[in-house]
Amino acid sequence: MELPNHAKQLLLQLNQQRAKGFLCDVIIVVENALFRAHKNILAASSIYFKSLVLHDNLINLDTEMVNPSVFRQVLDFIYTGKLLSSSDQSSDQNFSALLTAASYLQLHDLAALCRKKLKRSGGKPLPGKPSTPGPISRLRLNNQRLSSSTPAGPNNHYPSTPSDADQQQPDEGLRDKLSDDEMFVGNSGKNGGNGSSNGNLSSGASAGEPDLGLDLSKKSPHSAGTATDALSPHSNSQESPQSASVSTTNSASLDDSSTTLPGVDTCTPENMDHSSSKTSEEPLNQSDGPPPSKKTRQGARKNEWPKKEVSGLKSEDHDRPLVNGVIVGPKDGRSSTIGGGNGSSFTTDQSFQCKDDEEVGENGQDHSEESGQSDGESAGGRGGAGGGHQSANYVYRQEGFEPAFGDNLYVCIPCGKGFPSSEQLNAHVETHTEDELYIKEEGGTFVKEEDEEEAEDLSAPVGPSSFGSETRPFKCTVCSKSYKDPATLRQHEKSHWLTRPFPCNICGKMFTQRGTMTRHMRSHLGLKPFACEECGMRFTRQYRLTEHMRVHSGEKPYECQLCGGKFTQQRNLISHLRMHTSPS
DNA sequence: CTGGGGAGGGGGCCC
DNA sequence: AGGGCCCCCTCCCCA
Repeated sequence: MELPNHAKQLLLQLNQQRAKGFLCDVIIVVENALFRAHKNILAASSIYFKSLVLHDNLINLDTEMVNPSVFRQVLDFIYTGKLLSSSDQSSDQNFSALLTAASYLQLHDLAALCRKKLKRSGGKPLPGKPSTPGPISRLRLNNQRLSSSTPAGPNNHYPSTPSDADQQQPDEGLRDKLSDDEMFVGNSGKNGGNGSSNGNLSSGASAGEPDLGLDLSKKSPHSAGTATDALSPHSNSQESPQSASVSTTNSASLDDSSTTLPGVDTCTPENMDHSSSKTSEEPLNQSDGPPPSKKTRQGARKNEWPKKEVSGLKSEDHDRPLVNGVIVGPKDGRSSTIGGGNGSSFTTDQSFQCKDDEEVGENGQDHSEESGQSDGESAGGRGGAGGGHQSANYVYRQEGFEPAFGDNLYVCIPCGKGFPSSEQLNAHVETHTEDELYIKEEGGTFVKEEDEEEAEDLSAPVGPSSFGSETRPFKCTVCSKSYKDPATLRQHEKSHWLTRPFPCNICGKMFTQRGTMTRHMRSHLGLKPFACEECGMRFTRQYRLTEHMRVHSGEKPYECQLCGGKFTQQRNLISHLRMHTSPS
């Protein structure tokens, strides 16, 4: 006995869930677009995905191999078995890109389909072994690689008669009934799914697995802290009020389960297509993970996750043009609102910042101070398709926002020169050497980052020359801090760089240390691997848990020497001491 | 309403 | 890479 439509219905449901972001437990980052999906589905379609989703909730795909528009088709294919072509003027190019992506992702059925299509239409299938997403296939197979600004276009019209023996149509009449822009993959059953038939399940694609993605679900001393675990409401969160709203939000913001990141080229017709029904002002709700449900008084606390979701990634931020984590201004310096209506979607003139309490005005003006934590992101910028690859040092300043720059809105931060156009700025940028990325301490035109100064002021037990050079022989040439080993010195020196080397793939925030960025990513994904055994509260960091445990133990190790007050957390003692010392 | 304390969260940075 | 500690911000509760 067998339900004839069972598989079909199931897939339909899953695809609908994907569209709504419901139960999606993985985010795939392609260039600057986000796609939500279900790990199980991905894992079932490709061993490559299987290996990726095993440990990661955030998958970063190689942009050399796949771009957002192609991946959208890929994902549609995975969930429907249908290939919705979207280009008629360049179908070969589209299929070529699809083939590259399918090969890279080890979606063998899709790759075969594309190959056939290309063969049939006279196009050249791309060379290389499709199932080897390693360095070999990482060659620039698709030198016509679709940029996000040249997406697959409108409908493609196929004769759609792939009639290979291995492509058994479940419904032989179906092919004739295909709409012009759809292709069906034929094997409905035999192989049971993509990629599983080639017998290369053995090594789990580890060989060719690119170094992508982050394992953000590291270590949980008390619980497995698996991705799913962390992404789903934990056991104590019956009251988790966000659960429903989260999926609602997802539904709104991810109608096609993808979300545009700040740097995406939003000017593409396709993006517009997909954005038309998208409430892009809705922030990407990364928090389909559990809102921090808190017990007792914590339970009454306002849930901060939704507010701080994506760590300050505001809705506007998604639409910010961003190149390498940098906002890049348009040539004409004007804001551009793309996408239909209300200025809601893809307004690219808002400031992009990760600060929690930033104030972004109605018109996108950022009233917060310029020198935020992240150099690049704190600067206002606008519009444009993110042309060029400027480093984080070179930021377009928003009109009327930094009047000191006058008409030269494109400003090179290291030297402070303004330029009237991005081209001129870019040309100028080339003249800077990497060494100059170091902040000149002495009276340079560039102002040191505020938080760096703070950090150094406040956290400077390791102050300059506070240690003997014999124990700390490695001295920073910029600030004279010294370190025990060169690696630490190198690490420290990065804090002087203007270009922070580790950008967050989701919000673009830049970090000086990979670990900080990884930790930051956890907050995007709601990963809280550290669980309290007493109350079940979960934390992103071990240290937080340690602190928290004092709540249960009643331990208050921090004592005020002035009044004898005791505190569970040192920071609260410090705060308390300020109360003693402050005049009021 | 306000100030102080408790506590969650994020980033910087050193080890 | 991860741990740990520092900092800050913020929210909530309560007196």
